Amino acid sequence: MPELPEVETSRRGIEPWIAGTRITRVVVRDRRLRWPVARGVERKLQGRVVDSVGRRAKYILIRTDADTIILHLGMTGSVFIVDHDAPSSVHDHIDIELDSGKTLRFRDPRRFGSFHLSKDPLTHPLLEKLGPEPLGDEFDGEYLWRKSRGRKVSIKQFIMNAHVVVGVGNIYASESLFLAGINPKRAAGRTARHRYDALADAIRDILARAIKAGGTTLRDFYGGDGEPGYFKQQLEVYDREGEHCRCCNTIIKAFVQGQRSTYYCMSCQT
DNA sequence: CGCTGACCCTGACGGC
DNA sequence: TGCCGTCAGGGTCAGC
Repeated sequence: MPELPEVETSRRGIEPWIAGTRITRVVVRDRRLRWPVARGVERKLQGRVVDSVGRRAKYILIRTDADTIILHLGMTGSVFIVDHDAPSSVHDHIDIELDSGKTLRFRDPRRFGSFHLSKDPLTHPLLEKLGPEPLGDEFDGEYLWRKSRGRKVSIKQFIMNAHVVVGVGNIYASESLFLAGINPKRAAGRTARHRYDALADAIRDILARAIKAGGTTLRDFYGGDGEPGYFKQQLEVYDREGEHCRCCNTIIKAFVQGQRSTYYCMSCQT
């Protein structure tokens, strides 16, 4: 479900509701996430004050005056604000009750998401080896080109690898390759420097525009404010198999790469 | 180290 | 209407 723009939209949606509030109680209804939720997180978080809500890659970082919550939404996770007495449904696994009378709720039907506590989140094993942020200063065509030398994987799988660059999921990988005019099957190590310049620009552009639109809602994504994302209307290839390319009218094709669907225009992308 | 494929889990949807 | 197969925006891990 959520790629970087959806995670960022979620972060922005919840931050105003929880920053500066005190956690009065934490309820974990189901500990069976991607990794089991550790025993004792309820006790560690009770009474803590939330400082801020940040993000690294697709992880939401809820910083308190003690531990930081490292939250991942997986494929189907979402976070939203409800009143204390709001009834929960089957997939509402974690509630963080606040002294404001509101509750931060984590819902995740497929339970691919995760929930950890850490004093120093950036050195947590899940985060420490991640590649640069695509919207940050270290990320550019030069970086991608250098990193790709000698790599035989397809360029699409290459940019979806979080050790290369974070936050580029299946939708925006297809979209940015379209925008840069690169065939997704091309080997990463056999792609020229100037193409990586175009690709880095495309990734930044796509992600920034998607954040501006509040993310992409394909079926069930809603930001912290309950609004869907509107970027779907701007998708050029993703989920458009059999439709016409808006640029050249060629039929959009789909195929599978690394067990994920890739969409592209064989005439615009070479 | 790099790459591939299995796997984790539930729900929605299309075909029959 | 109901059953069944397929697919889904995430990522880790074992094995080669």
